[in-house]
Amino acid sequence: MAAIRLQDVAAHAGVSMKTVSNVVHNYPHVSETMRAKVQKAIDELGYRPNALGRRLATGHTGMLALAFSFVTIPYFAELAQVMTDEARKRGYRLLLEQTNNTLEGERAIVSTEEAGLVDGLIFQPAQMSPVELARHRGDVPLVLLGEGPAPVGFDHVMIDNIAAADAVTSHLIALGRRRIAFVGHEEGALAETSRQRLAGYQQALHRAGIPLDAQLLIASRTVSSHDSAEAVGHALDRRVSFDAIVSRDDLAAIGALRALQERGFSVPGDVALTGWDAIPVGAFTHPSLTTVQADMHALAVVALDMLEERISGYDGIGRHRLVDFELVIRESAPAVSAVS
Amino acid sequence: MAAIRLQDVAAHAGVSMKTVSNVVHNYPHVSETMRAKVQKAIDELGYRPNALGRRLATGHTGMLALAFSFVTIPYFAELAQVMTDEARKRGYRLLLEQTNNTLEGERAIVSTEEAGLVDGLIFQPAQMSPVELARHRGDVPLVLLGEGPAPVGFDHVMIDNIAAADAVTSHLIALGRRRIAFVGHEEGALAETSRQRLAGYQQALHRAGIPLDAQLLIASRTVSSHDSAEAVGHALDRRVSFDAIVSRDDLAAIGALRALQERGFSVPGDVALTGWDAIPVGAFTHPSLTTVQADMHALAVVALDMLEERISGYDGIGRHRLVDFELVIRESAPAVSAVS
DNA sequence: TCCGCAATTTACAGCGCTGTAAGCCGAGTG
DNA sequence: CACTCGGCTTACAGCGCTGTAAATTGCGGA
Repeated sequence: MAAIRLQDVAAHAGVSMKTVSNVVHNYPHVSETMRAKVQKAIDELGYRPNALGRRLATGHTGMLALAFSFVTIPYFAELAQVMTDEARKRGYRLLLEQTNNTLEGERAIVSTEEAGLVDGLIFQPAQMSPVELARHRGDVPLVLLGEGPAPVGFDHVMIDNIAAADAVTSHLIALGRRRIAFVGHEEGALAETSRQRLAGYQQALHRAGIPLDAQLLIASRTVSSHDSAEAVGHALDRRVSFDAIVSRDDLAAIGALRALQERGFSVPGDVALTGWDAIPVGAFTHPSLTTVQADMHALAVVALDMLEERISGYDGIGRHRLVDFELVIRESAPAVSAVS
Repeated sequence: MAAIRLQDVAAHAGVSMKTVSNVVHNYPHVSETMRAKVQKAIDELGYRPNALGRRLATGHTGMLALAFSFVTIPYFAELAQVMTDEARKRGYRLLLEQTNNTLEGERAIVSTEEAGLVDGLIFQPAQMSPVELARHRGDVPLVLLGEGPAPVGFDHVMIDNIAAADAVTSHLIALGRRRIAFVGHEEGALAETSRQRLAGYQQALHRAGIPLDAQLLIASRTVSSHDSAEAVGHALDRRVSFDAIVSRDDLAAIGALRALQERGFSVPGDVALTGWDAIPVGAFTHPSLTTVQADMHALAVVALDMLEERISGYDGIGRHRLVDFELVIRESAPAVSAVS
C-alpha cells in the first residue's frame, strides 16, 4: 500500500496542499466548509502525515534523547520512566540510548555521526574525561546528569551526593553504630559517584569523632550485587568486624545483605544496612532497605527545563543545579525511635 | 552555528554534491584524488550528514521501535537491552516506547499518528483486543511478542509458557511437594500470560495425580511484589497451608518470599519457591530464586529476523514462533539431588 | 456599482539528501 | 586517427512537508 501523501489528499479534495496542511494543524483561519471538505478527504484516504517530511521542513524533530549506561540498572530504568513521562508531557518523544558504559559508547552519543535526529540530548556520562566532553560540538543542546565529568560551561544536574552520604551515615551513627563500613565502590579507579559518596561518609564519621578505619572500606570489583556480595563475604570471612554498612547503591546493599545472611548475621540486629537509589525491589527484601531516594521528578523537570531553554536559543553559561534527596527509612536501618 | 550542509562541502571542495555524497558513503567508483580532496573539505568544515534529509530521500530510517508496558519492569529492561544490542548489530537503532500498560498507550503505538519514523515495530501488547489489533494499518511492518492478543496473520514470537509452567511445577513435585500454590496472577481478568502459566501448572499437577485446590490459587490485585506479598501474607494468616509456590514471575516471587520470611517460614525448608524471568536480583535474594529463563537472545534474533523479512518486502501469512526456555535451579527450590 | 479591506486560499521555493540518467574523459581498438 | 567503451563526475528531479508572500474571495460602505 503506497503511502498517502499530502499531495494526494489535496488532489482528492480539490484544494491546495497547504490548505490540507493547515487543516491537519488546526490552523485557525480555515473556513468551516473547507475544513469539513478536507477532513472528509483525509478520512477517506486514511492519510497520515509523514514525520520525516514535516521535520525536514520545520527543522526540529520533537524528539529528545536520554543516554546512560544500561537500562537494566534499575536506577536508570526508573530515570528513563520518569524522564519519558515528563518529556511526553512537554510534547517531546524521548529516545533511550545505551552506552554500555564504554568509552566508545559515550563517544558515539556525543559525537552523533548523524545530526538532526533529536532536538536535544540528556546524557549521564561515566567514562569520558571532562576534557574530551568539553570538545563536544555545540550543535545539539546538551544537559549533563550525574556526578560524572561535567566541564564548566555545560548545564548539569545532580543530587548532592556528599550531603546525602553524610545524612545516611549520620543516621547509622544516631542508631549507635560506630564501626560503619562503606561497601561497593570500585576497587580500582573510583567513579566520581563513589568518590563523593565516600567523601560524605567520611565527613559524617569525622564530625562524630569516629576515626576512619581503612579496613572498613570494602571495595568491589565492579559495581554490582554479585561483586559486592563477594567482597563483603570475604571481609566477614577475614573477621573484619562492623556493625553497620553504608552501601554505594541498592544493588551493592542487596549483595551485602545476601553475604551477611548467608553467614548468619542478622540485619539490622548485628549489622545495620543502607542502600542508595530506592529501587523498587528494596522495599521487598527481608529486611527492607533503608535507602537514599533522589527526587527524580525534580531531576527530570530541571533537566528538561534547562534543555528546553537551550533548544529555544538560550546560549548562556553552564548552569549547575542540585536536586533534593530524601532518606527512606525502612527495616535495614530503622528509625532511631523504633530502636530505643 | 549554522549547520554545514552537503552543499557547503561541495562548494568548498569545488565538486558536485553527489560526489560528496558518494565519498560519505564510500561509494567505490570515486578516484583517490577526488576522495582525498573531498575528505579534506569534510574535515575542514566539520561536516556531519543530516539524518532527516537522508532518510527522506532514501525512504527508510534505519530505526525500529520496541514497545511494551514499562521499562521499570526488569524483564522488559532486559528485553530492551538484548533487543537493542541485536538491532544495533544489524545496523538499526532501536527506539523504546512505553505504553504504560494502558489501552490508549497501546493504541498510540499501533496507530502511530506519524508515519515514516521507523522502518518496523516490535510490540508486546497486553490490553488491546486481538480484533482491534487486527485492524492495524498494514503500512509499518510489525512483529508481536508475548502471550497477549496475536491475531492470525501477524508474526508472533513467544516462549511456550504452558510447557515452562509445567516444567517448573514438575520440578517442585519432584522435590516431593504436594501442596503447591500458584501466586501472583491477576485477581480480576487474567492476562493471557497468567492464564497460560496457570494452565501449565494445572497440567503438571494433573499428570502427577494431585488434585487442584482452589485455595492454593493466590491471586494478587496487580502483578507486583507489593500485592503478591500482601496476598501471600493474607493466605498465610488465614492458615492456608502449602509447601511450595509457583510464582507468576520473579517480582511476585520476591513478594511471596518476603511474606513468608516475615512470618518465620523457611524457604525452601517449609515452602519451596519458584519465580519466572530470571531477573538479576533473583540471584541475590536469600535464598536465591529458582526461576524460568526465556532464551531472550533467541527471542530477539527470531523477532528481528522476521521483522527484517517484512521490511524487505515479505508479505506472506503470519508466522508463529516459540523460543526456548530453561529452568535456572537455585536455592529457593534446589535440585532434586541436593535434597536427598 | 465600485473600492478597499480583511479573511482565506494558493503558488512556490526550499529543508538536506540521494537515485537516475546524462556528460565527460582518457585508454584501448580496428 | 576516429571511435567505442568503461570509469568517474555531474545535473536534475524529487522524497513529503511547511513558511512566506502573493492571489483570491467576500463583504461592507461610499
